[in-house]
Amino acid sequence: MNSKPARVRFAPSPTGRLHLGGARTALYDYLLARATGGQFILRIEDTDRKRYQPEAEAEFVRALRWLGLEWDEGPDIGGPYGPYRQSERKEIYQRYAWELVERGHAYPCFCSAERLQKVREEQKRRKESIRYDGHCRNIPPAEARARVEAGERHVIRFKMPREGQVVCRDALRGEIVYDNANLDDSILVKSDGLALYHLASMVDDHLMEITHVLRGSEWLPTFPLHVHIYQAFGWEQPEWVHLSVFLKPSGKGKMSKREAANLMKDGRSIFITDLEAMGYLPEATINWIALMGWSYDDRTEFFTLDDLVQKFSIRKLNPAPAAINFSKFDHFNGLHIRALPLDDLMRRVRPFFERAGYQVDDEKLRQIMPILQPRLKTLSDAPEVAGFFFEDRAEPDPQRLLGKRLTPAQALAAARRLRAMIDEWPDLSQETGEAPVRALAAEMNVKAGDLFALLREAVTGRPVSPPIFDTMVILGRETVLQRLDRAIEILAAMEN
RNA sequence: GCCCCCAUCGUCUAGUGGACCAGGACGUGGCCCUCUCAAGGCCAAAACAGGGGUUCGAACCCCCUUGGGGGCACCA
Repeated sequence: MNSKPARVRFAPSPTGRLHLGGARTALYDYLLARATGGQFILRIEDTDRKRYQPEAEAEFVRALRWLGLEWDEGPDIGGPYGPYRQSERKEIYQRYAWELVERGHAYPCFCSAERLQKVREEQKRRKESIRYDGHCRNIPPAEARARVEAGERHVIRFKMPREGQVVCRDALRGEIVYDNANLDDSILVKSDGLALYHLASMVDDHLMEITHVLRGSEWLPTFPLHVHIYQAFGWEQPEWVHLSVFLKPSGKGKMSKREAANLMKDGRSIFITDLEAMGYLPEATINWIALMGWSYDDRTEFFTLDDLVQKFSIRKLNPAPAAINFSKFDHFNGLHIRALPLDDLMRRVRPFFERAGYQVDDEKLRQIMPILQPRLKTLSDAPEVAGFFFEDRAEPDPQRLLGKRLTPAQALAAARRLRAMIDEWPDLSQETGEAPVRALAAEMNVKAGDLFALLREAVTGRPVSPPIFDTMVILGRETVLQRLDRAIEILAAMEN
């Protein structure tokens, strides 16, 4: 809407699950693509065989779909720039790596892992910066070529200039200048022939005509390498956008595996595919993560995905790290639950009743919705708030039937009177019921609050519930009377 | 050790030299509504890390310090 169509990619590595940070990157990718009428692309960066997890790709797909972030090109649906899995693009990277070698920007390196390890240890001991020592950097090209052709095990390294500076432009930070002398001759292609991120991602972004690269700020240290690679090829760079990392809720330290495990113990999760079962809405998740590192103005906070497409702008991104705030997530979830049409809420909340073991009656469920909606922080709260509607009987607690200050005798008398009254009422609504209950309280010289407590406990078996008249209307007179009879039994037993 | 990034209430943030004795939201406390619990409404406490500059004027620009974060793999 504001600029040329953007081609933006979300490129996860299938080594784990989609978490909040990744989801936010994917969201911003999606928003940028949609806002400009461009394409949102899913690419799988599976160049690391050792850490590869076969289930991970499907897990990412599921998580992204749940969030509602549909892509235009990807491994599952194909597209004009495929394949979209890096493991299927091995030959492409080989070709580009050798092009770099021929242009003098890269070289084969034959150092063993053992030698490298030793070099590093020595550097560490001498408190020098840890870097490749350039052992193979000046092997004559013809000789290097011959050794490669002879089948000698090798990697390909970038030949970083030893002097000068690189100017790297980040959309949020402006120009960042790095001294080449501090940069390393990083490996581009491993000895197994597969490219590393540094090469694969640059080549793919170029070939796929990616216009904006959104990635975590942990890539800032290798940013200059990537710019060098682009320049070595003579390619036009995309717009680089380095997003801040998410910090632990305490604000002390980055989100980590360890911290994620800790959060689980508190019933919280940073993994997208856990959120549904925990009763969170994708709408709320989107709204929440969108606002961690981005803002629209000084007051608007409620956004749907479509709103965000309309309002998103890279310019409003914030480079500072953000601590995850779960109580705000709960707040947004409540807002989005309350924004749901009732039949939609009904559809979504039903599985939570079923999972809690309730036989769900459709008509009753429908009637419950208006009183359930404002009482839900998460969908999983539903059984606790309204499960009693589906219970065959309520089992009142004898003490609680007495409210704050009723004697057993008073409570028994009151219960009998209430039962008789309710039996006579034309309906169980607040309009017909409230005045008589209050009148009874006055007549018996007890607090109306205690009578309501008695009624609530008898009818629902719980000390808290939705408004009692609304509750009774849904339960129906027959059920209410049965439950009152049971309460009367209990109170009569207390008397003796 | 070296390199890089960041810095406004506890947290997420608005703010791009005068409209700011700094606005919103979550959370917290209080009040209202009220049959309990929510929802809703109102109110309150709560921040420009410190020090130097630049300027008539600085939360906003520059420098230093401090603090926080990230990175230094044949991981991404």
